[in-house]
Amino acid sequence: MDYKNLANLIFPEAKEINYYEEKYPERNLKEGAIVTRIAPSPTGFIHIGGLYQGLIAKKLAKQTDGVFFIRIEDTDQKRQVENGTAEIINSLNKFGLNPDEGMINETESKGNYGPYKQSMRKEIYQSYAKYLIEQGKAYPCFCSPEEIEEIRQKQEAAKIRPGYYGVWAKCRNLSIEEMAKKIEAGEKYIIRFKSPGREDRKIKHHDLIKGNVDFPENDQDIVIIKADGLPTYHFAHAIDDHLMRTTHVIRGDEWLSSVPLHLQLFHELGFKAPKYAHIAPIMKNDNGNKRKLSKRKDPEAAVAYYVEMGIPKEAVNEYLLNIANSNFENWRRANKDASIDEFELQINKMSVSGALFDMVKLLDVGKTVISKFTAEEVYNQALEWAEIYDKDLAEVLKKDKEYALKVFGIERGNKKPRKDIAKWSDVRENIEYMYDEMFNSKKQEYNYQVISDKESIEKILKLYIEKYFNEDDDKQTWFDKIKELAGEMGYAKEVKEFKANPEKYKAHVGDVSTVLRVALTGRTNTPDMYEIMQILGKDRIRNRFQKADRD
RNA sequence: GGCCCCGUGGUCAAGAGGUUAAGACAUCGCCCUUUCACGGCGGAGACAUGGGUUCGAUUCCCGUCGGGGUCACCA
Repeated sequence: MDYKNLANLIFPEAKEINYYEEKYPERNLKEGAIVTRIAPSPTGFIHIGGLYQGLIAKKLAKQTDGVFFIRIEDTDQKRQVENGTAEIINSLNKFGLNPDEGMINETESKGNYGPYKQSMRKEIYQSYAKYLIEQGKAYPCFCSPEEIEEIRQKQEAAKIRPGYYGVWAKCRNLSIEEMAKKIEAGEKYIIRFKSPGREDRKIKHHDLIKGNVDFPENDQDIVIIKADGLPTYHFAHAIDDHLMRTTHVIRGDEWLSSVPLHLQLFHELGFKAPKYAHIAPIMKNDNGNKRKLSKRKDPEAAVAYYVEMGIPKEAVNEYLLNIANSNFENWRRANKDASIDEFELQINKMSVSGALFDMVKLLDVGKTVISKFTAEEVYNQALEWAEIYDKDLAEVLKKDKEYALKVFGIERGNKKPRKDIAKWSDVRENIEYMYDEMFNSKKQEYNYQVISDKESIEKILKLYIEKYFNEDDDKQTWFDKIKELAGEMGYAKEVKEFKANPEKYKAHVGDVSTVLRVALTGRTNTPDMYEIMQILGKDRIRNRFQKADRD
């Protein structure tokens, strides 16, 4: 009995690894092209950190004319969620992270290096596991979970390093005959990697982000094939990224400490190891302590949250890029209208430690991004959002697109566009006074500020609509008339004059404007009132004035 | 606890053995202005700490403290 017999006993059906090596040849890409991937587990929704990692991976691939693909890591059957794969792909697509290869829905994929779902690659992993067994680099382990637990407790009690290694690795020294006998007797087993490492030796690793890091070698005989026949992450990573010809593994830095193991695996398998870039996680301040954004505790960890809030994908991407490379902001200032695709991400400029997530800053980016949209773009995206999250608003927008475009066009497209919409869920609040159905369905607070007596307000509104308002006036004429109105009422026509002689006047033209604004919109802050009045038209202005509370 | 990583304003962060230690968000003030937002100008605000090395250290080294990650038949 030798290793080859043992391997055959365990995996009688497995193909020779040469079959796969030939089936998935080296990619024919131009010099310097990078192959990256995003490899999520289909646990339902995608984490903002996953999006961040995907964005970086995709950018790196795209800026070198490389390949970015998606692989679904579903080797943990217990954590499966129905339609989890499709949901992740949808989320990714919503943020523009469409891969070149990989799963395109729950079951189908595109690309020549598939299958791109690990549960569909079982026989591949088994072939390589068999290959390792044949070489004496892997072995079946018959220890039960209880035995493993027992070992761990002994180690803990003795205050020594826990794990399945060295003298603790009971099954590693079983003879081939003993192993075969147990298998033939039907004993349950899993497959472990026979680590050649020694804890007292160091390995050097150069990480693209973290720089040079030294670790003790791995000496743990980790499991590579679980009881259900599927591989563990570590083994699948080595096999898949080799066979899919990944050149750069971009992943969260929770994997950094597994690098010694992974390098060892690649080496023993006879593979060339990829380059690694370990990204610092996005953190959150929790009562003074930093911690990773958690799916369970933090709603903002799930990308669905941003979709629901209606933060445009451009804003999320820009914010993330900003965390990734802080020179992005400078680039953006110098290239105001450029697509973010033109920004060249430098992996070595990424921060080695995790940034606190800053919602305020994200929203600021959102304001700037939306301020640059055309009215048409605002309309389309706001409507798309409203169709799902604010049906009434969607109805209103759809009823008269031309009108909506006028509303969204107020103070837009000029040098200093307004920045009052940070996310689509702000839209209603920002435009509801332009729509009678929304305006009237809500109790308005009329706060006239300086000029607050009923008679004066009454008089201003009456004079304005009957004597001064003319739909055909240009903006200057329009405003001159408000000044005249102020004069007629005995208020200062110029603010400067008022400030110079505060004792002479009770109020000034600005206060008159405020009265008009409040009566018209129910609020003290609005964009340019001339444009608002132009859009509303005389009848509606009169109507609003009539309905407005005077006190 | 072992191993690994990190420590510049409230946040994200540039940066170098000698600098007035950038910039952005937030904050405060002023200006612009019919309001608000925008924009412009200005203010306040930082090198965790103790030892070395050095003419000089926030920068290099060591310790301390603090933070984070990881130690599964989860990824």
